[in-house]
Amino acid sequence: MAKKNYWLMKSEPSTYSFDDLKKDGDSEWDGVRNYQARNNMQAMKVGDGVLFYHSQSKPNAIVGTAVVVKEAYPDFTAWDAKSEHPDPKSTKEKPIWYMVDIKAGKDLPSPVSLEAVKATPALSKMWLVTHSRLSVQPVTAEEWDIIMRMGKA
DNA sequence: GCCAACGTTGGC
DNA sequence: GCCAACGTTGGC
Repeated sequence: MAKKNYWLMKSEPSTYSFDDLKKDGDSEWDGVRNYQARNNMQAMKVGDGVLFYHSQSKPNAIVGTAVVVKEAYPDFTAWDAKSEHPDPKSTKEKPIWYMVDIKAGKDLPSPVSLEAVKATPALSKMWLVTHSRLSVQPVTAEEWDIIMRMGKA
C-alpha cells in the first residue's frame, strides 16, 4: 500500500466553488494549463487527500477536503476548440494536458484562511505562501494535520 | 482596480 | 539559447 499523499487545489468560487463540488459529488479537474500543476496531478494516486482552497475570495481560505478518485488522464477539453481552455498544440494523439477526478470530502467547520496560514509558523513553507500562483500544490502530512486541527470548529 | 510575480512566447 | 515583451494570476 503506497503512502497517501496530500495536495492543495485552488479554485475561484465564482467559477467553481466547494459547494459546486459537493453538489456534483465528483468532478473532472480540467483546464489546468500549467506544467508544474500538471506534473503534480500526474503524481496523484486514488485516495490522496486534497485541500480545497478558494482564491479571489473573501476571505481566501481552505474551505474543505476532497479525495482523488481517478488518476491523471488526458484533458480532452484542450483539443476542443469550443471549450473554455483550448490549446491547439495538444491533440488526442499527443496530449499535453492532463486532469484528475476528485470527489467532495468534508467541509472544514471553520475554514482556514490564508491569513491564518500565514500567521502559523509551521505552515510558512507551504506553497500557498511561497508560490501562491501555482494552482495544484503538494502539501506535507504535517501541514495537512495542522490544517485539519485548525479547521475544527 | 492595481500591481507584483512569474510563466510563456518569439525575435534575434 | 538568451532575453525582452507579453499575458495571466492572485493578493491586497
